[in-house]
Amino acid sequence: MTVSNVLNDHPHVKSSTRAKVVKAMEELDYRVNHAARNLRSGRTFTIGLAVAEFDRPYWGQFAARVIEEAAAHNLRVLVEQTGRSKENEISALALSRNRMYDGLILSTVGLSASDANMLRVDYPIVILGERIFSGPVDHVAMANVEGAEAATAHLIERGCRRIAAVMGPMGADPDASSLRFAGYQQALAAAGIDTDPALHITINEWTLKGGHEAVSRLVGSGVQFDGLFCATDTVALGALRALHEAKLRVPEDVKVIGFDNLTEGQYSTPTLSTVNPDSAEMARMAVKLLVQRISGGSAKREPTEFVSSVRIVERESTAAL
Amino acid sequence: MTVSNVLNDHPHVKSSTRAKVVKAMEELDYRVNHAARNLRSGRTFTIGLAVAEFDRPYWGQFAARVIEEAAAHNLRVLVEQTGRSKENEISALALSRNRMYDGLILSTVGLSASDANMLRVDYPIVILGERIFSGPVDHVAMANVEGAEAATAHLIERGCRRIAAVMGPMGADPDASSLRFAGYQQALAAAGIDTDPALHITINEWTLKGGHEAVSRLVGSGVQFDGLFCATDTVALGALRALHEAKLRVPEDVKVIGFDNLTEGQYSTPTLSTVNPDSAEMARMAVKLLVQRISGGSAKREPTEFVSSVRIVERESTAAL
DNA sequence: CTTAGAATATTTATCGATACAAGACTTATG
DNA sequence: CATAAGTCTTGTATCGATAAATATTCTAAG
Repeated sequence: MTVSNVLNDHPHVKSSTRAKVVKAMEELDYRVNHAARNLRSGRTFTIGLAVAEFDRPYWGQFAARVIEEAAAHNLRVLVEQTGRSKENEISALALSRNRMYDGLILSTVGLSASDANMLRVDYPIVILGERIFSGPVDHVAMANVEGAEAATAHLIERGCRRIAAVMGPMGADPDASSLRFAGYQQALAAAGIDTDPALHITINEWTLKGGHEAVSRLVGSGVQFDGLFCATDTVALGALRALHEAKLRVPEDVKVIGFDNLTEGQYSTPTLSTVNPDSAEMARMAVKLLVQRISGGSAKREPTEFVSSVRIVERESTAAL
Repeated sequence: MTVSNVLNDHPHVKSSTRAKVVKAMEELDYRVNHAARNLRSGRTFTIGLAVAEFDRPYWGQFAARVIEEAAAHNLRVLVEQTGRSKENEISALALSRNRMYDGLILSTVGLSASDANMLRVDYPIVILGERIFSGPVDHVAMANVEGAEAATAHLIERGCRRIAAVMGPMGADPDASSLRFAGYQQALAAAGIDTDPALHITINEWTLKGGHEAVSRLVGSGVQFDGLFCATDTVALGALRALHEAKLRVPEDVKVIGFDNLTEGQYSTPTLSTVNPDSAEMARMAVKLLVQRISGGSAKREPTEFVSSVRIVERESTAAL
């Protein structure tokens, strides 16, 4: 017990006793057993982070920030890859219920509004994504509609009139794709430009490959376009490559804008204009909200929704001619 | 106890009993408490992965593969970011000693040969990096020298004679930088080309920014060069941008090759030639070795060193004219 | 109908840290 | 010197799953 008091900086331990304990711990190479501590204290000092795929620059950068923020709160991060399947997202929730971690930051792609009741759980949880769930859950979201609208408006302002949108599949629930697509349409409507379904491209993966293939197909189809709003920077970088292969010049023939403000876009040729959603702030807020829930205890507060601000970053791919 | 038997698929449980238990578990919404299980069983079914930075494409892709492989063995992955500091690498080791996880995959950059005794630990551990430690520890490494030699030889074969090397700082111990640099020099020597110290560039960070700044400086210095061997693909992508800004054409004026075979290099302009170290295989092997150590128990085997094979991937940045 | 032997179920002790409470020791004060 | 109030130390029970041993039920052969 005295050892435990020393370990936990209990106030009433004589310094001579403390010294003796510390000395003995060193001699014996003593290490606390976390399993025992977790069992007794009911806390694990570990939070979960469940995202679809780890090997995407966006999520990698996001995870790095979450790990840093968590470390600042003395929390470790356990990583789950859900691979954008509903089952895995539910299983991440179940793990959390198993008390493997004190709380969970969950990025939802597979779960839909009809699964909202899955989230009615009594342990700390923060959802990354749109506020499609009515449960008493904190959310950290992007201003998808506003960002997409600003991006599209930026293309229009630069003179584009036939702007293609490269988006992911859109479900019945509002997901990032449909919200960004809505922003795109709002901007077109505000400028009085007709939308042309031939310019709406759906890809399955928000990857370099996805962007490349989609734009190659678009070019091959013969449909004319002078602007490209891509779902993410990664998609846009794949698109840039496809345009280069098609001998279309950016920004002279086609202007391109992405979404996410990845570092990669600062060094591509041409450099990539984008929407900066301030994901560092999102990571900080997600951890902060989770920590509040974890330590909050009785002081329950209403579920919060944090929406990160967006800002257009102009680079070469949308430069004025 | 019967519940425990059901949970663990103990062979002698009557199916009617099992059914009753399962029913009761559902009614009560029972969840196992991992802390208790860990305490009693002495296992956590979690492994640690400690790498320098998570928000680098190479490590992000590597981590994703480790997570997948671990999942196949019913293991979860706890991620540590060491930020390439010695203290954090040691602290990752300490956590492992705390039995927070069953084993640890540790990428060393800060630890040097003089710290080898830190690795003389009695729990499962796999080191990513060069075999600079003599302790009884499994290693998973890249064929850095061979890869660098092949890359440089490829540039020579394509006609380059003044090849610059963009490497990281080299310590006294063999690290990735010094090994790749050694390979570079071997290739030059084999071709009878003199080395010119003006062509040896050191950068602090293996990042886009690092590569961009270094090559901008090189171009600004007026030193002539017709080939560029970069420490990593990320560095090379930064270099490509710097060359573009300097109006140097790739591959006409300068040929460029990287190391890692990141997906990004397939979609850059121009696409990037590289050394493929098969890091998927490395991830698979690291988990496999660790699992062997964890479950091996008495059947101790000698420390293994796995060196992944390397293969040159030719793309536009080193295309013959 | 017995009874060996297997199949199934249950009891007990335990992993190691810590909450809680009680005990021991100090010091201050009248 | 007695007592209170504080400071420091230690006993005991407990978190929940499970290893090991023990107890019970079942099956099949004689």
